[in-house]
Amino acid sequence: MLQSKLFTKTRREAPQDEVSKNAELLIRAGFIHKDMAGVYSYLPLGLRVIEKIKTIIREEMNALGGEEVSLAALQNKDLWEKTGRWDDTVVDNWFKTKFKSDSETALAITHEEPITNLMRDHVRSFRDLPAYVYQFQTKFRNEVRAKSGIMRGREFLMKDLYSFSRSVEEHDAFYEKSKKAYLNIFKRVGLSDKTFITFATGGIFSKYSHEFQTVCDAGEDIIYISKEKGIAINKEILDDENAAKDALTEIGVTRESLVEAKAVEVGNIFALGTKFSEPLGLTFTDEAGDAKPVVMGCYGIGIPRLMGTIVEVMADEKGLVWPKEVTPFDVHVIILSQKDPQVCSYAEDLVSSLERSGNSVLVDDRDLRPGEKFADSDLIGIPKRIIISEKTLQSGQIEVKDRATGEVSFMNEGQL
RNA sequence: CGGGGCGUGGUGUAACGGCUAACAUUCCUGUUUUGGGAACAGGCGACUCCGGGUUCGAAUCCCGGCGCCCCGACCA
Repeated sequence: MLQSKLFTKTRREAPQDEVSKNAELLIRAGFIHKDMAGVYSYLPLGLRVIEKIKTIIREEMNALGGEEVSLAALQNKDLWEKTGRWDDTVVDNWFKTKFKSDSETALAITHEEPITNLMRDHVRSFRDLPAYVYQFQTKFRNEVRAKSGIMRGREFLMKDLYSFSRSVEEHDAFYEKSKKAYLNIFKRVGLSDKTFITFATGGIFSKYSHEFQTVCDAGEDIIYISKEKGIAINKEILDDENAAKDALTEIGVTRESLVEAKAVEVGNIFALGTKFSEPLGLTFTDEAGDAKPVVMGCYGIGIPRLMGTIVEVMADEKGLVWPKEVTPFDVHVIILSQKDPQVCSYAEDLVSSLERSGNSVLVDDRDLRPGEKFADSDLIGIPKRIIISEKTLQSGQIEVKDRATGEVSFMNEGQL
């Protein structure tokens, strides 16, 4: 992609109404646009990152046996009344609205009710289970206060998977598998050394839920990490004396050995039991011919929040720094003497050869001074930068600079 | 929802109740320049968030609204 064709511009300064590092940098670099508090639009560069993240998650969900769907955003009130969650005193962050007929609807805050209802059409027998269904869908939450840039929006894309199992045992086995898949995801997006499985409060059907918390100053949660076990406990558990005792025993650590840290909840998995299947009537017939409620679980990842966390953790004073798995482009080729036809044709050849070998390339072909191009390149944060000028052309070497480390190396095309 | 801060060209800032709302940057024209946001010259761009009020006179003071940020509470 030619940078001269990219409609987005970089800017030197962040708007004064953004304080969070992720939003400041993403806006300055032209990845996102803010529409309202907690509402952001994604521009070409930002969308590419979102799509990369989705691809990683999709691969991991498919590997778990997940089947992708896309559920509606508009919600059927009747369904939510059956579970009691339509009531504003139960769930206070709905965006409710009405049809022309004056009957009520709302934008989905989550999708347990509609997915459970949907599965009733398809699950009859024990032979139909287990089933694992997921989607990437926008959630709408009327938060009293949006904050932290893209990390806590009122409208945000979420990957939510729902598991449908025949028994608690079958559910538990999948739940454990999902933990591994989640850890894989966070490893692949470059956050593994800072992300911990964290014990959090559960619900009626389980003692704990599990969060995936990434250590980061921009986080809203406080977690206590056991370095030797590689596991953390959310402060909300430790605040309750009995729960704290249980959790510490279960993990096998002492309170004193834990290290406090601020962290971002980048993922959450939750046993739902029959909380939704019972009121909504999702049952199956088992081997003995008896009707039983399906045992469910849900597994969420907020995509923009994950993207924001990557920015917060990796960025430096010069700008964004993308891990190679989520970068909008693999290589940033910067042409310095863009008026020199020899340099240009050399660049063209190099770019097409890079693309042929599977790299996505952003080419800075703009007629600007070098300093400005370097500054923009630092801001955008593509991991590898190749500089092409008369100088490199003469030397016959390709100059590659690593965005994260700043290391410069020279190589020939074969090595590249 | 409680508390605090703020709203001025696209962006970042300035302006005692008083001249044509200033400066930087972006953008446009031209000359020049090309390995870390160059220089010079010229130019475009604002109903100072909205609505009232006080005043001879309001970006500035007062009232109301809307919006934004931060702290807290909240966050299946």
